[in-house]
Amino acid sequence: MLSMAAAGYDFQSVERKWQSRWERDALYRAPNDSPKPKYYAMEMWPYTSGDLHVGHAKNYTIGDAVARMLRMLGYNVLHPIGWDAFGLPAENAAIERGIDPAVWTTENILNMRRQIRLMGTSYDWSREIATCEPEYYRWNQWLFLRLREHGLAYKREAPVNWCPHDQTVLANEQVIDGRCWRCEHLVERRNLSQWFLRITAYAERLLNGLEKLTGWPERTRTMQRNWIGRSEGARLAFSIEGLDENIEVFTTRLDTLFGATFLAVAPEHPVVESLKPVVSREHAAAMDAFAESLKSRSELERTSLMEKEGVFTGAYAVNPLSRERIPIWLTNYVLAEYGSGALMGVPAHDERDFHFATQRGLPIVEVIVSPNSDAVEPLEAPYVEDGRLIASGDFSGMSSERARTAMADRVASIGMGGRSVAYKLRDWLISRQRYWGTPIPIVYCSRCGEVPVPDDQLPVLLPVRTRIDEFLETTCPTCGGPARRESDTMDTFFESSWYFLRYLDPHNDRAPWSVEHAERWMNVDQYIGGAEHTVLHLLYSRFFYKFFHDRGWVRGPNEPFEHLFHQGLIIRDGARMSKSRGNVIGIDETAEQVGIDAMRLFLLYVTPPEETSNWTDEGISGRVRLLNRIWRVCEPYFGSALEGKMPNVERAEEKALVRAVHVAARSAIDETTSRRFHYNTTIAKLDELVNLMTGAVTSMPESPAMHDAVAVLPILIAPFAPHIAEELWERLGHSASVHLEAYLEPDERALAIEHITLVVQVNGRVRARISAPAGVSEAEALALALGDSNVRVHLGGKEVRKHIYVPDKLLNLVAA
RNA sequence: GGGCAAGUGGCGGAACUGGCAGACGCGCUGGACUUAGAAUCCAGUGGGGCGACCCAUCAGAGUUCGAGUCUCUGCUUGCCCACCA
Repeated sequence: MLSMAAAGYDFQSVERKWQSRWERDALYRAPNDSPKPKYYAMEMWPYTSGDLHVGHAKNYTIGDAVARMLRMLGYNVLHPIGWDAFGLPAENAAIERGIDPAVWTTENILNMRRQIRLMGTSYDWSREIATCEPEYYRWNQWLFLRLREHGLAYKREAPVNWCPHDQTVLANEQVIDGRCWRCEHLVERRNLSQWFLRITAYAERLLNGLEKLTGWPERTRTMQRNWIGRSEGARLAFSIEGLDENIEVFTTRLDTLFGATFLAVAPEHPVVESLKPVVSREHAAAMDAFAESLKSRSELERTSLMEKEGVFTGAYAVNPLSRERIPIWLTNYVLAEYGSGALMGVPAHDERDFHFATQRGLPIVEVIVSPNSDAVEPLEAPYVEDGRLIASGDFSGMSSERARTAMADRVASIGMGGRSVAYKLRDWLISRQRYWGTPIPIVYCSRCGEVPVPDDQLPVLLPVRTRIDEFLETTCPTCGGPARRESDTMDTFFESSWYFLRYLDPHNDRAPWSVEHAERWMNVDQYIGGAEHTVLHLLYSRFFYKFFHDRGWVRGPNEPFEHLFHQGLIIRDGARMSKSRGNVIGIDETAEQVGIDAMRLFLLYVTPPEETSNWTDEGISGRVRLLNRIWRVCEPYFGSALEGKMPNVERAEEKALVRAVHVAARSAIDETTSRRFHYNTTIAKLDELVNLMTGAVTSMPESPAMHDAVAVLPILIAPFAPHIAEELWERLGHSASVHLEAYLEPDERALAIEHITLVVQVNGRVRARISAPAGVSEAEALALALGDSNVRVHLGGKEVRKHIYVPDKLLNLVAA
């Protein structure tokens, strides 16, 4: 990396000086009582992994620029930071080093706090929180108990995702392509008794709530919608021959019911146990063998990679409407956890059933035909579209759509089912078989069973690692007898699902937060973070917030994040940064070599913030140059107490300079209020302004236009390069912080242009550029154009049949 | 396989609702200042043509007085979801 020691500007000492002064003065503290309108600006908090890199820096630089802009635009800005400190990476790292995770995490927090300050960020440090502190996780436990009281936290045995490497279970959302989201090992299925949160109870509301989230990226909303995966259809029961029991199936294509030629059941389905005694020994053995063969397969093999397999159970079911007798199969392609864990196989009208039936020689019965044809031809592929029913009893001739309604009514009338909705969303598994996390506040007593730890005994403190056995042995809070503590800890996503509320009231020891503070500050006006949390964190937080809203702990809107912004990744010289590549850019080296202001400007300037940015040393040096130019252009005016007010100037050169000042201000404000945050264009305007000032400092150093530009330049750059802005401000004779100033309000007179360049086209091709006064009338423009010799040449004496006039821009003459 | 997003100079990008394509920066070229370099400043920089002009926003078609922008088809890249009945 280049070392850029500038002649006059010593960024290292300037940056250090202002960081410590801002800290000393608590400059960015957000008072709870302020006459200004509130603005809650938040970035996703960092995981305490040890060191910040420029990926973090991009996130926090964007957020900080936004927070600083809004402060200067007159808002009481709450801009907090904290630490996501529990979890597996910390535990693993500590084990590797042979130290306590608490020690390791504390060291990381110290280091990362230093680095975040080093980035010149404007956080309110009085609100700092960390999840591994008892003051925080106490409320985690408290919230868990409230969820449990309302039936939203429960323990059950279920097939769950087990990561053999991390030695813990994972939530559905944490399994990516059948692999652990952290270590990428293949995930296995295990039957374990685990704690779940009943997020499915909120499925419909989480889905509907997305409609109102117009301040979120459409992509993110779509992904959540797909994750929740709502399907409308019907449930219906097939009776089992020789058993007083039914198998329920879910279908979105009830209209194809008469084409059902088999039932497909998940091998984990409870009906399997009922079937085994009533079928032949061979069939029962085959079922066992099949279930056993699947158990050893990973989730990945079980789903995407594996061929369709199955065994006949030997039993038959009866179609509730056609009364037809169809075989019951166990298959690997039916998911136990979706719908009812069983489906009706309709090979003629479903791709998957078709494949399975073809392999197994099961009959294929066509009951839907294309509305335009009556032909029933031998099927080579299933017809999966809606159509018209045939061979379906009374329902023959109906459209698919009508038949679905009519058949659902019929099924309901005979008490065998009815309309229903299914979701892909599963309950959220929060138990983790790991040490470094919030202890689940439950005690198991042989006499009283599962007993919640009473509120007044919270927090259940995380034991020292060597004392876990003592920790587990306890007494029952109800009967006082011997009891055992829950040994699992919570998924760290639990903690991060409500941290934005704790920032509002971080020292409250009577409640996780007070309703008054929530009412004052919520919602989060702008949330900024990576797109990798599209489903996980952002869905969980919405779920928690709706629960809090139902309890009355938060009021107003029942969505926590009003506007959401995902910043893009950052790569270096075209490649992903990673420790193994050795191309990670650290904060400390950047601060030392080029300075933080240069880094911040670079991150905002290279790309629009939502795009992937490519870090190059050449790119950085361009921003270093800009800072040096800014310094040099202001240097002659140090100590001269210039006044920043709209100057009244006449010369075109002066007007251009004044205009450039206001164009930059306009851009900064527009990018903020529109929430596009394309500060790359704002900084380009600042480049243009500084270019003009570089000329003016020699050509017209005493012009009021130049005086004004120098006077307001620190204000213009303050949100983006806060250190140099502060230093210039001080040297220009101010004693208070530039960050307490109001941003420059763009002046319409300064922005107005007196002379425009009128583009004259003949038949859509540019033939002349004519200088004209702004606001030139259509008639005048036409006269000017027709007077132009080149225009006349291209008209070639032909008649102007019509013309299009775009005021102050363009005149197109159409001639033939 | 399905869904979404995006393709503009050597590079990052600009061009808000269709109206001068390439702002700004990087890189490169030339010059000034220097013993020399660094730094800085000035000028130039999409392609072709001596020129007026012509050609250029992934490819092809369309709508329009006018298309990077709108519509259709295809190609490429990226991201997400992938047996959800």
